[in-house]
Amino acid sequence: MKTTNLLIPTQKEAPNDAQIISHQLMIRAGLISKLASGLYSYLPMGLRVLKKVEAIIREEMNKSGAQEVLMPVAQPAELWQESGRWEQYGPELLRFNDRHNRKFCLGPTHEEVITHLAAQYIRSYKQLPMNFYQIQTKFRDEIRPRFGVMRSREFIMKDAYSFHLDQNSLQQTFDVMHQTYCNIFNRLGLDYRPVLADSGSIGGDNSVEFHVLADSGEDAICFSDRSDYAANIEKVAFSKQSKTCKAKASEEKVLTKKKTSIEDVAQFLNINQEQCVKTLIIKTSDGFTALALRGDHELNEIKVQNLVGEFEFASDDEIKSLNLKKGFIGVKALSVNLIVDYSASVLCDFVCGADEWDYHLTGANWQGIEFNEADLRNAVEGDVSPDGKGRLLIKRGIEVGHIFQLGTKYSQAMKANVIGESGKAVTTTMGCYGIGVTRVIAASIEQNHDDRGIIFPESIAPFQVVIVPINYNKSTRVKDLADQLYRQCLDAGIEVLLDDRKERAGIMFADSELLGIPHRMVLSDTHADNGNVEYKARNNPDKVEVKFDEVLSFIQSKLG
RNA sequence: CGGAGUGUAGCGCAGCUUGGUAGCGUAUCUGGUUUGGGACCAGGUGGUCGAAGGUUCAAAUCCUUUCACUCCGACCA
Repeated sequence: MKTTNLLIPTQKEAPNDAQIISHQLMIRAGLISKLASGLYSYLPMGLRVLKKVEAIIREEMNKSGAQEVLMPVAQPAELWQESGRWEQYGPELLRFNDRHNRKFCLGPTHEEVITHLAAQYIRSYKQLPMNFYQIQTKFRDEIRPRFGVMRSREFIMKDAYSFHLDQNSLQQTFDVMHQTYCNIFNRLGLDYRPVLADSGSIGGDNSVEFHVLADSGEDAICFSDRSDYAANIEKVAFSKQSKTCKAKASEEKVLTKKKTSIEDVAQFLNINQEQCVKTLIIKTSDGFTALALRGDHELNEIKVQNLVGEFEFASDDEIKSLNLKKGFIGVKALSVNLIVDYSASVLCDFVCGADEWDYHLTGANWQGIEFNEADLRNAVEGDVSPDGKGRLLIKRGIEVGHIFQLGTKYSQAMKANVIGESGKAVTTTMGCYGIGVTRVIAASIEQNHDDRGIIFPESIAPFQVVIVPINYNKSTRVKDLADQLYRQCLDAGIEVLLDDRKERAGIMFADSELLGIPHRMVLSDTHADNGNVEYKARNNPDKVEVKFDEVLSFIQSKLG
């Protein structure tokens, strides 16, 4: 294609609401355009990239034996009422009424529709297993859309749903999907890691997230430095430790005036935060509960929720009503249940609040205190890996894929049964596999850019080759050579962009680099004098001169 | 929803405290000079200052209301 036929609105400056590099570059390179919060149009260059990502996903999914379908974005409330999610889902589910005042929603995901389909058409166990996928627009009315297409309200997802007679069959497909996802992310040129994950509200046990490693990632991922163990920080589980210390000190009350944070107290007493215990008060459906953690640890709210159900932090007034002093809460004066984190319960001679304004206890110990133990905290760097091998490192990741085993949650609710071998109805077991297609593009840019712009891997670049003729509109010699090279590339099936604008060289160079096109051919009178064309790869600063006669085979040798 | 902030030309911003002709850079258009790294000169186009109401002879500026957007927390591909 020719640049003058395309809308490529590149910009020098990014709008100041673009926080992360991929968002800035996608706007600056003219890939997307914002319509409203969390809603983006894909402009010609962006759409080309999107279609390439989709094509790779489609090819690999087809290869895995999955079949493509396309389900509606608008879905009737009845289906969601049947699965129970009409009530469960919060305001993230965008609901509306049609002209007959019937209730509908925009699909944030498609479990209901696909399960309904399966219930309708899959009758016999002989038809199983089956794996359906689609590449479709989703709508989630996110509380806080941000980072451009990284977290938008409308986005494109590849979602797949598999149906099985038993867990065994599900596991097989799950493993195939795991491999398929690796194939996809490899072809997309991403540096990623599969990690163990919490399956969240959707349920199920076996759950793996695929994270692209990037500092801007919204998730923290833990790795062992000595084994393959990798998990989302939410999921890293710790087991009970054996106590290695003995209480030696005697308890003492010390004045710690106005030192209400662990950081302040540790500094003031000149001790490590690990030697402190902090106590948090939460409110559950059964009343109040106290949670004790080591000073340097953070509460993992998911673990707490799994333990006690829905909860919230007690307000200042509620803490007061329990006769506790916020900032100086200890473990001795509690009138409520106490749950102590495994790594806090093995401490000896620790520091905690004295349950008295402006005082802490030193040399405190657990003797004589009644409590339960549990795993309550987030992992920190340096923790022993849960598999016992090595220590944990923490990195940031962007979740681009998630595969999990749904079990029978939807198939049961929506009666997706088949007639089994015995002639009796069997509830199918389901798996579910998602890839954030639009997010993949942002993630790729997070990983592949420099100060000049995007560096797309060839597999998803909007064009493979850009031809930059200098003085295209003045020099007939340059124009003829450029047109000839353009023709040759097209005939050879190469995706080529000819920059035929009446622009100065600098502008054309800057734009092609901003867009991240992997291969650049420059034609100019000076090169033409020697019968040469200049080649430069986007990811390599060196320029190479190539004989014009050999240029096509040269380009072909460069293309993957 | 809670907390913080911003709305002035396509984009980036100034002007607002102390009310009085709508401004800068960039982009865009015309003409000319340039031409291998976002050029230069000259001349143009483009804004109901987020919206509504109020105060005032006079409002981008002061007051009230409202909307949108962004940032920090819970959601998630």
